[in-house]
Order: sequence, then structure tokens, then C-alpha cells
Amino acid sequence: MKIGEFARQLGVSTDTLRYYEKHGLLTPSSRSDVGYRFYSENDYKQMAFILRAKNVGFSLAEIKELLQIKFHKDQHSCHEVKEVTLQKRDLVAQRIAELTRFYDSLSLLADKCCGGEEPAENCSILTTLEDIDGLTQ
Amino acid sequence: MKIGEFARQLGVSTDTLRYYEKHGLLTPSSRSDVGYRFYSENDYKQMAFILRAKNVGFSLAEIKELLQIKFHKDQHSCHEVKEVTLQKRDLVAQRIAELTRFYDSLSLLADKCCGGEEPAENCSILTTLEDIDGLTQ
DNA sequence: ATAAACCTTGGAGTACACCCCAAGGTCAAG
DNA sequence: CTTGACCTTGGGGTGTACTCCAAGGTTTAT
Repeated sequence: MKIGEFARQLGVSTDTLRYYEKHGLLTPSSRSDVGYRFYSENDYKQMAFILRAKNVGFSLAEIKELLQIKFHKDQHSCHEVKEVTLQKRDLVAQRIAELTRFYDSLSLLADKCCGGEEPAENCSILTTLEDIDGLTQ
Repeated sequence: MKIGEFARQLGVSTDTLRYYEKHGLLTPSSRSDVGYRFYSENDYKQMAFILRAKNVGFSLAEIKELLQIKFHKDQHSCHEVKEVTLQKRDLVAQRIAELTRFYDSLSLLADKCCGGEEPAENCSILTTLEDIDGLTQ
């Protein structure tokens, strides 16, 4: 598949794909005689992974590290690979925990609010997010 | 508290604090006669909230919106405030769901790995993250 | 009273993640 | 065989979120 079609299917721009290639996140599996990029089914899966990772707040540098868990398979011991994987998993777990606190804070804020048509200042809604922050930590 | 001490306690630079003030995220509660910024306990709580929000992947623009849930209290109806709060909460829930998928993927990757000293290529670890990605969606 | 350690504003520079050309080559349809 | 829709590289521009001066004023300790 050429870059244009590939980009359309993934909902990104061709510029983004060239940018990712330049920065070592996704190299198309082949090139045509005249240099056209060709993307495979595997490239599609890798790009989908990159986009999901980006969507949950990983930087491109972090995503590159995640991808290298697999590229490092040959050079590194199974033990090392497992370590890195578990480290990344812990990082994800921490983010989930913090987001859960946010979720609870916002739930509390919504629950305390009557939801009526009067100005919110007269509502039992808590006065500040900081107070909520204090309550839920 | 002056800006330097405040910055130290929060682990950010004074430049960052001035930047946040300029962009409407945190205005110190007072200034001295000659213009020195003074930060209060409340400012500390708000800054802590901002940092936690940033840490879980909110942009400064999004954080500003979150903070405005409280600043809009007077001008907007309780109903509107509740709506915005619930919207933000849904967004957080989505991120949690996606991060959970990532957590599961990485767990699977780690579980399939023997963790021994041999090169990882000989391990039962799955060959690609994309495959895992496929398994867990 | 003077040095060190603060503070002020303004503006310039940086890293990240794109986005948008320009100039030119390629390819499929009519 | 040319028109239009693709593709190439290279380079410049943009928005976000800082980061780092420079030039000057203030405060505190000796």
C-alpha cells in the first residue's frame, strides 16, 4: 500500500508518516524501484499501536522505547526484556491510579451539584477543586 | 511565600510559575509593594492540582478548562457546571480504559517471558507487540 | 555599605510533534 | 501524450510548554 492510502486508513497525514519514519518509529517494509514507500499489514498493526500509545499520553520517545522491547529481543537476555516490560507496566499502573483519582474527584463534584437552573454558586457543589483534591487523596 | 520558595516546594522552576500566570492557570494571591509575587496555601493546592493533571496527560488548555469549572460557578447555571464536569469525567474514563488495555498487553508480554538469561529470541515471549495488540482488543 | 541572594519584566531560544510548501519525478486514464 | 493525482526530498513555519538570558531593582546578612 502506498503512503496516501495508508495514511487515509489510519486517519493521519502523509507528513506524519514520514516524520515517524525519520524518527525511527515506523519504517515502511519496502520501497518501489523509484522510491515510493510501501506499507504492509504489519506496518498497519505497528502504526495502530503507536497511535493508541500516543492517545493515552505516551510521547514518541516513550513509544519508541516500547517498540524497542521487541527490536531488542535478539541482543538482550529474556530477563532484561522482562524487566523493561514490567517497568513500563508499572508506569502505566501509576497513570491509571492518578486518573482514577481524577475520576473520583469529578464524580464527587458532579454528585454534590443539584444540576438545576439556578447559578452554581447557590448549589451545594464544592467550592474548589483543591478541596476535592484534598478530600480524595 | 515568595516565588523561589514556592517553586522549590513544588519542584518546578520560577519560570514555569510565571509562564502559568501569564497563561491564566495560577495567579499568585497577592503582590508586595514592589511587585514581588506572594503565593498562599490555596495557590499551593491549585498548583498541586495543575501538576497532577499535567502528569496524567492533560494539556495546559484542558487544565485551564478544568479550573474554570470552579471560576464559572457564578456566571453559569448549576446544570451547565454539572454537564461540563460529567463530560470531563467521561474523557478521563476513556483514558483509563485505554491505559488498562496497555497494562494488560504488557502483563501478557511479561507473563509469556521466562525471564531467564538466554537471549529473548529463544523465549516464548510473543514476537511482536502488534500481535499482543491484536489479542487484547 | 556592600556582597549575595533574591525579585522584576521582556524577549530570545529550545524540544517536540507536527504541517505546509516548492520543485520535481511517476503513473493511470482518456 | 498530456492531464491530474499521486509520489519524492528538503526546508521553513506553527503551537505548546517551557527555559534561559539581560538589565535592572530589593532584601538580608555581615
